[in-house]
Amino acid sequence: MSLNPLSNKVSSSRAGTRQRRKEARPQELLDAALTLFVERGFAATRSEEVAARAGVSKGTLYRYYPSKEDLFKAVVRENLSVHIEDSAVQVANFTGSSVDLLRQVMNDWLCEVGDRNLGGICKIMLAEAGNFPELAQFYMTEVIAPTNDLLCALIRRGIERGEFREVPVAETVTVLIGPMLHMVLFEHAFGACKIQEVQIDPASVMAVHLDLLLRGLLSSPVAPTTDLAAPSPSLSSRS
Amino acid sequence: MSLNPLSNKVSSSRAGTRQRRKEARPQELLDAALTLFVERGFAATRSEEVAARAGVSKGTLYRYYPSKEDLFKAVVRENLSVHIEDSAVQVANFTGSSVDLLRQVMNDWLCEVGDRNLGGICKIMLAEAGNFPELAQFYMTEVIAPTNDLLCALIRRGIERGEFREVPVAETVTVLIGPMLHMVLFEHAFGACKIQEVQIDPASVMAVHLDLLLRGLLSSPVAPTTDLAAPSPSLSSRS
Amino acid sequence: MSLNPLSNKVSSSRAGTRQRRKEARPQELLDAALTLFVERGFAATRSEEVAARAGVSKGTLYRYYPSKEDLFKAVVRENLSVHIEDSAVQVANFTGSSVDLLRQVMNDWLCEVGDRNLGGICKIMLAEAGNFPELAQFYMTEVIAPTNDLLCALIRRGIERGEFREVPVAETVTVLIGPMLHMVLFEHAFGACKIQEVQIDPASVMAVHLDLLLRGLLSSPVAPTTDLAAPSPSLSSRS
Amino acid sequence: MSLNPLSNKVSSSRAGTRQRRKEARPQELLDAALTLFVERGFAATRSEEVAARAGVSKGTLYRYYPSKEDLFKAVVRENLSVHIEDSAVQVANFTGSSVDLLRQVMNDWLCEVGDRNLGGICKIMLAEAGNFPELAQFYMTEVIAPTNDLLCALIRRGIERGEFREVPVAETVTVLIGPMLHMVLFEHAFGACKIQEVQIDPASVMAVHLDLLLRGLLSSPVAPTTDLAAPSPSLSSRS
DNA sequence: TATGAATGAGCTTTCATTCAT
DNA sequence: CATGAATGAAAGCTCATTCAT
Repeated sequence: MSLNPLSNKVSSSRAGTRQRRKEARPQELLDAALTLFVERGFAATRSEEVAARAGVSKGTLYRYYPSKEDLFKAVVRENLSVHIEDSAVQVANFTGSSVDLLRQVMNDWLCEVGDRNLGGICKIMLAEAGNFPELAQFYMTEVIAPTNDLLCALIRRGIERGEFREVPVAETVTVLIGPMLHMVLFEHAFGACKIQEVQIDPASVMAVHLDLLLRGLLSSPVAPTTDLAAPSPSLSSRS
Repeated sequence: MSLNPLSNKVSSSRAGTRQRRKEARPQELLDAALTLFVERGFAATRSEEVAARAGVSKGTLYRYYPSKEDLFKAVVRENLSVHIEDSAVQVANFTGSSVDLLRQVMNDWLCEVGDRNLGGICKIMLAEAGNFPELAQFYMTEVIAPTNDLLCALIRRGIERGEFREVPVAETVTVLIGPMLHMVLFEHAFGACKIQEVQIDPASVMAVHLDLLLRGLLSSPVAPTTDLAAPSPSLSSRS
Repeated sequence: MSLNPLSNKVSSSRAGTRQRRKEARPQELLDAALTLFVERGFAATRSEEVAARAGVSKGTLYRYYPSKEDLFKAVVRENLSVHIEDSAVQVANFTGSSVDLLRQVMNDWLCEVGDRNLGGICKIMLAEAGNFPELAQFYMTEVIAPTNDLLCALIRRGIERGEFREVPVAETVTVLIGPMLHMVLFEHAFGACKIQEVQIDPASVMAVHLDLLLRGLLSSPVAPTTDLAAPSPSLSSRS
Repeated sequence: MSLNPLSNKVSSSRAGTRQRRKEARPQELLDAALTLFVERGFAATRSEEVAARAGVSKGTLYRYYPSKEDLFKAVVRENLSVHIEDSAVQVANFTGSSVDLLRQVMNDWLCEVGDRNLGGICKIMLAEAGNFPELAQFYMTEVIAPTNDLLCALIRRGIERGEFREVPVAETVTVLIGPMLHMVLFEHAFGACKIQEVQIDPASVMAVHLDLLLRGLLSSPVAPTTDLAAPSPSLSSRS
């Protein structure tokens, strides 16, 4: 289930050097690119560095991916699109309870994404979408929309089977994604800043997130507490 | 409540243009910088453009802020630090129910951040923290840690007053922030991509987020009182 | 009458270095560019070399001319467009015989163009028009069409005043230009190849060209030598 | 009479593809090279494209022609040298009037050169001679000098036979070539620019050129129009 | 012999920062 | 103080040529 059994510098076995490399090239380049894009962002990653990390020259990189944008798209397709499709199938075929399904999907996502790299891609896109509209559109179509569809289907399944309350689906999905994103982005952006007071342990956050969420979703035997969500008068009483 | 009473190009009225301008300079530069940083990111914003937008020359900008990083820090201090302190005071002095307080804090955050700009700063930092460690550290100290403290205090208050269950505080705060961040980042990054299936209405997401969260937080002897969180009647009027 | 009283490296006199340079910059850059474009062609001229020859850095060149194409256009405007307009005025105001006018215009052209440089621009355009369509269009509009108009007007004047035979105007102009172009291009392209058998002396070619041309143009009391221009039957009788 | 019975991609018919191709290789490469050189120029033509157009790989091209310059030389030899020799023989053996001979030679040249391609080579050489001195020298020796000799011989023949006036031979040849070159270069360089006012019809220009030229050349029963070619006084009277 | 993967120098253009005026 | 001319290190991308297979 892990995404990255990718060793970092070649690996293979068979025949003569040249041949061996040739076959592995695209994957090696993609790995190098993933690592650097995640680390530095799209704009700040230099093509030459990607090439160097894959152990080839600039020219070779451009033989395989004719522009930095193409390279990025390939990275996204290779690393994200694939898994989204997998998950979609999983959801479609699942036969157990929706709670279990939700748990599983979220866990998988965290594993995959946490596996060193993929979270960084989310970061990149959020960061650079504005400056690279074509990339933004691509990512929207290739990643965001399918993911959203997937989760909406899941929530809807729960509602239809009477396992969840009748919550507004789209909004719930947004809420559901939020904390996952938060963890991942935070780790990628500030993982290096050692301030323990703010350190986060993904696993326990996940647990709390699921706990809170499920309490909210489950056909509530939940307690009343009268006016709970009413716009408190004091709200606007700020200066 | 709005954050930006900042007119965009000058503003005042009184005496000698030169003099007036000189006093207003720093603020005008900060405003220009905020706008551009948010729009393009830190690295992609050119100093010259900031200067031009503020109606001065490059040289002048460098006189006030001796480097782009310094400028950025000033923007953060001026626009974020201030509001965090305000909120901290608010929390400390609040006398009502913790639910109300939470609601208010979150609403305020959304307003401020949504007020056109501040969400963009979160975006920038996530994006560029890796490439500008000093900025990351600064932001961590100046914004993230205080915000975290603030919310932890709030949750703790709820627990201590017996209003919330005994949830793990730090993790809950992470969960609480997630969807807010999600909305804000998403809007900034993909607001331009017109794919309606994925469009989000911040207000309704907020409502659902609060509803789910509060159901999860409230000291549930989990007594099954139906209508629990009905903010608007219509919300729960599904089943 | 000379076009290039341009000394090659600055020259002026007045005030402080920085100031002095600033005013002269555009002209210095244009001179450097003209020289190099003529010598190497458009594509083969490196921006950096232009800058170096003008005694500035790459960046400075781009401050004045935001792209190599812009630089080229400026060179054309500064060096060719100007003279074409002058000549047009000259033709319009001339009061003498059309023969004299023709002689004068051609002589002037040869002087200007021969003055070391301008012929090279013709060469460049012929060479690179195919690869730089925008430049081609620009040159066509800015140089070729006006020149053509100018000469057509001249020939037409001669015909209307009964000085020239009723020759087809456009075609005659093409013929008229041909040898001038030939000399100029040849000098620029093969001037360096020392093969004397093919060496050309512009002045004497000019004389012969004019002699032949005028004999052809003058209202010929010419003996009709029967079939002169008729496609001789023998033409197709090639083996 | 056409120069290019060269089909564009293969052509023949007989036996084993591999074998057949191998024999045809050099010619196919030369054809591809001619087309591309003419279209883009020497420097701007990429070896790979030549190879691709000939249906082989880059490596193969380099096997036949060890450098781009060698390839170019081969193109010139194959396409120009040959025809010049033909014409030389023709001139030497001709028995008719020099006028007819001149007409025929010029017509042939226009046909050959106009036949899609060869004019482009003139263009290339004029354009790139400066940057590729060795090529320039080669072209001078291989094409220009022989052509010049050929035409000088022709003019001299006319004079010796009393058909032409005693014009200066070399200069006359230069004049004679000029308009031909003009047409050809112009077509190649600006054929794409659609500005009709400047459009040229080679055939009619040719006719006018010949008409004017022959009137100039023929032992003039020409009206003595006094001082015709004398430097008109007004000439130097420009400011 | 044919292939095409690999190289790397080289090109245009950008931009934070400096500093003479 | 303010200006904006000048700098020069990068960055993305291209292409002639080589050479292992």
